[in-house]
Amino acid sequence: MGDLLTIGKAAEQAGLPPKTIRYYQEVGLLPDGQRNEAGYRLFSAADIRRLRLVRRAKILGLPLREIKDLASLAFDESCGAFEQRLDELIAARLADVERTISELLDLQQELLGLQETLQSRSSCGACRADECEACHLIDD
Amino acid sequence: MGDLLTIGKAAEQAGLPPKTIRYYQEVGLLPDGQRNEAGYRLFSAADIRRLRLVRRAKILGLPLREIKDLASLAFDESCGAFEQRLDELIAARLADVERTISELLDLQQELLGLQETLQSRSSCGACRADECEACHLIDD
DNA sequence: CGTTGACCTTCCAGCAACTGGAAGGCCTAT
DNA sequence: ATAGGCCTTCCAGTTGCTGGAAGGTCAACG
Repeated sequence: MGDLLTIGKAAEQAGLPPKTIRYYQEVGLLPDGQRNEAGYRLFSAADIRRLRLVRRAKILGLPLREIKDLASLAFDESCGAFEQRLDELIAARLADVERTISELLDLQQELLGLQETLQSRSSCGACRADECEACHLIDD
Repeated sequence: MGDLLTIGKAAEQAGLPPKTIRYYQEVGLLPDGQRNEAGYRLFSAADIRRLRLVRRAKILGLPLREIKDLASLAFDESCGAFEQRLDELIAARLADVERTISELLDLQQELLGLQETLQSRSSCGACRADECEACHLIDD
């Protein structure tokens, strides 16, 4: 329970690079914790859990500012509040993911169409694409 | 043919904000062109076409550095070279889009699973999520 | 002729979320 | 004692803009 890790081990446990952990501490995602007499940061098991929560929360696509709030809910407030917020966030993220998927499907169609156009016509090969009548791909 | 536009009109024609056009010029996507005696930038029809190509090329998900190369192909090299490169880029982008879509589908499943877990169990509501045995969503 | 308002110029700062590197302290092993 | 591997801080750079300040220009209106 009382075994504290230096940043390298903590990074390994949390699945994040040391630099990122320092950065997270700097911006308040993780509270400034203990140091040993040499000034080395020391991380508790709770710190590691918090870092892992942060890492996992990134699948929700949140900016760090909001992940910070979420971590506060989990670590400083009640389990109920955390779950409610998490539920909202998951719903929002799902909507977002769906929208993105359909945008990508549209893009895919557009690219396929472009690819076909490109292959089904013969390039003059001699002009600059800028000037070629046939090379209207530019404005398309 | 000889009618040149100031940046505001050019921006309108190209579908890009003036600031962005200045930025593109700064980073070399558009060559530094003419100025009037007051120092105002002036844009030709070819400039507008080039800006439009740049804007369109963003659906290929390229960094500006590569869009710059692509624009050079279209405007300074032959139509054939441009089309070949375009073909490669479209293929690469298609692969990328497909990969992203399938990642998002996976993510969607994961979120749906999480949502279900969250709703199918009763929260104790009293503890902090950090400590609650049941609230293992954190590490999941 | 003056002045208002819209336009243009340059330069500087900041966004998000890190990442890389320099310069230096600490700790262990050989 | 010295080599290496870890740790510290601070500063700069990434990508593609975007916002704002301070100031020049231009057309129109009174």
